Amino acid sequence: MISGAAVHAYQELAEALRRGVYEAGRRLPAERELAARLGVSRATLRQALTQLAEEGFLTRSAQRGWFVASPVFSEPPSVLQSFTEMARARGLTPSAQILRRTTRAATFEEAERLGCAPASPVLELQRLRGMNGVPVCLDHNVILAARAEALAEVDMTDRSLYEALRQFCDVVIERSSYSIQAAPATPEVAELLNLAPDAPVLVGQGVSYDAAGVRVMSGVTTYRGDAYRFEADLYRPLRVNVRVTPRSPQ
Amino acid sequence: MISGAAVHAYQELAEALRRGVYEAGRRLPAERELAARLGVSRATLRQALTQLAEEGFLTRSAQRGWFVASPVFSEPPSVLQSFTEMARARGLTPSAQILRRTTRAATFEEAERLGCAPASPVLELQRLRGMNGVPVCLDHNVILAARAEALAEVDMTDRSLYEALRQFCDVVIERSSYSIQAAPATPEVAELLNLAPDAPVLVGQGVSYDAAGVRVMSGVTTYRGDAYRFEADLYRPLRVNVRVTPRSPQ
DNA sequence: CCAAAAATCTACCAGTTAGACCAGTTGGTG
DNA sequence: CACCAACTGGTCTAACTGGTAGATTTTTGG
Repeated sequence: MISGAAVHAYQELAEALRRGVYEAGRRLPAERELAARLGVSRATLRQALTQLAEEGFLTRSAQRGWFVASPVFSEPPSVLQSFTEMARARGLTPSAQILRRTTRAATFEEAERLGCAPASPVLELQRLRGMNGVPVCLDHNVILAARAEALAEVDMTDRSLYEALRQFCDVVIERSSYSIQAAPATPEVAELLNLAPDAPVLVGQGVSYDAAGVRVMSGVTTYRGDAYRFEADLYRPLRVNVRVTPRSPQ
Repeated sequence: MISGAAVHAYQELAEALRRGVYEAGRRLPAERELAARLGVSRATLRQALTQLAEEGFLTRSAQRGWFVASPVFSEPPSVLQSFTEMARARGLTPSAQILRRTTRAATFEEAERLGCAPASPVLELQRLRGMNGVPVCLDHNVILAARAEALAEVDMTDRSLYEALRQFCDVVIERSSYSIQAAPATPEVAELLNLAPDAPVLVGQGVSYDAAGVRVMSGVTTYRGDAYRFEADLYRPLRVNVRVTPRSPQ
C-alpha cells in the first residue's frame, strides 16, 4: 500500500501507461530520470513502480530496468499521431501545399489560447493537405515564433510540421488537447477541398504542448467528412489504492 | 480565520509571493526555518500557510513541503463520461426517450464487434436524447443480453445507460473505443433531431469494455453537429530508449 | 489581580529526500 | 575471448520534512 507523494507518482505513471506514452514491452526511463521528471525522490518513485508491478502493469528486472507489461487490451490506445505519420502508417503518400506563411503579431484570442502575451510574434501557417494527391484537409496553425524561428525559413512543402518542429526547432510536441465537431463547409473550404457547398466537414481545434507542458501551437484543422475519421479510447477516471489513515488526510 | 501574530506572518508571506521571491512550483523553505525568519512560532506560521493554501497561493504536500502554486490551470484529461454525466456537469437536465427496445439475435457484424458468437441474444436500445428538452442526439446501442438481463425490464426513460448497467446488472463500463466522423444527416435522423436534410452531424461509433476488458456494448451515436463537441487529450508516445533492448523479460 | 485565550515551545512520528555504494547488465573495444 | 566504461536497479543511511499532540509561557480582557 502506498501513501502520500508516492500516490501522485503512481497516478501519473499509471495515467501515462494507460495513454500509451510508453510502448508495451519497452523499458521505462531510468529510475533516476523518472524521479527527476516527476519531481519526486527515487525512493518514493520506487514505491509507485513497485505498486504498479504488483498490479501487473510493469515488470521489473534487476540492473536492467522496468518494462511495460503487455497491454490488457489488444487495440492500440488513442495516441497523438501527425497527419504524415497517419498517412504513412496506411501506406499512403502525404502531401502539404503551403497556402500562407506569415509572421505576425498574435490576436487577443490566439494569445489567450497560446497562453502568451497579446501581440507576441507568431508564425501563421495554412496548408492544404492531401493523401495520394487527393485533398483531405485544411490545416491552419499558429505557432509561437519564439519557439519556431527556423520554420520561417524552411521549405515546408510536403513536410510534417511535427517533424520539422523537432528537427529544426528542437521542439517536441507531446500532447494535444483537441475538440472536434461537425459543421457545414464554408464556401472557401468547400472549394479548396473540392466539396459541395455545405457538405459536412470535421473541424478539429487543438492546442499542442511540448514536453514541459508549455503551449506551443494552436490550430484549426478542417477535414472532409467522408475522408477522415477520428479515433480515441476513453477511460473512466482511475481509482487508486490509498491507505486510509485515522488522521486527517492530505 | 486567522488573527493576531498569524496575520503578520500571512501578510509577509503573501507579499513575498506577490513579489515573486519564491519561484512558481518551487518549494518554500522549511516551516522551522520560515518560522525563525519571520519571528513567529511554527504553529502560528502554519496558520498563515494553511490560509494561503486555502486561497490557492500554495499547495501543501506532507513530509515534502509547501509549494508555490503555479498559475497553470490543470487541464481535465480526456475521460469517459456518459451523456447524463456530461449534461449534469454543465448544469443541464438530460432526457432520454426510448424509441426501440427489443431483445433479438445479434447480426453477424454486431457479433463481430462485440466479440461474441453470431446470433447471440442482444438487447437493442434506441433512444432520443436531449438536454433541457432539446433533442441533441440519437443513441443506438446493442448490449450483450447475457450481461444485461435486468435491463429488459427496467424503465429506461430519462435514465443513464451507464448507471443502469452498473446498478441493475453490476456491469461497469471502464473503457470505450470510439471513432468519430462527420456525415450528412439521413432523412430519419434529420427528422428526429429536428434538422434540415443533409445537415452535418457527428457520428460516433464505439465499443465499450467492462473492467475486465470484455466487450459489453456496441453502439452508434448521432449528434447534431451544432450542439455537440467532442473533446480529447492525445499524447505522443515517448521513444525513451535510443538503444533498443534486444528482449524484455516475461 | 486573575482567568481565559492566544501564542509558543518541545517532542515525537512517519514519510521524503539526497547521497553513497553495491552487484549485475550492456555494448563496445581490442 | 577478456576487458572496460557506462549504465542499471537494489540497498542502506542520515538528515530533513510536515503532521500532531501536549505542556508551557505570554498576552488579553474583564
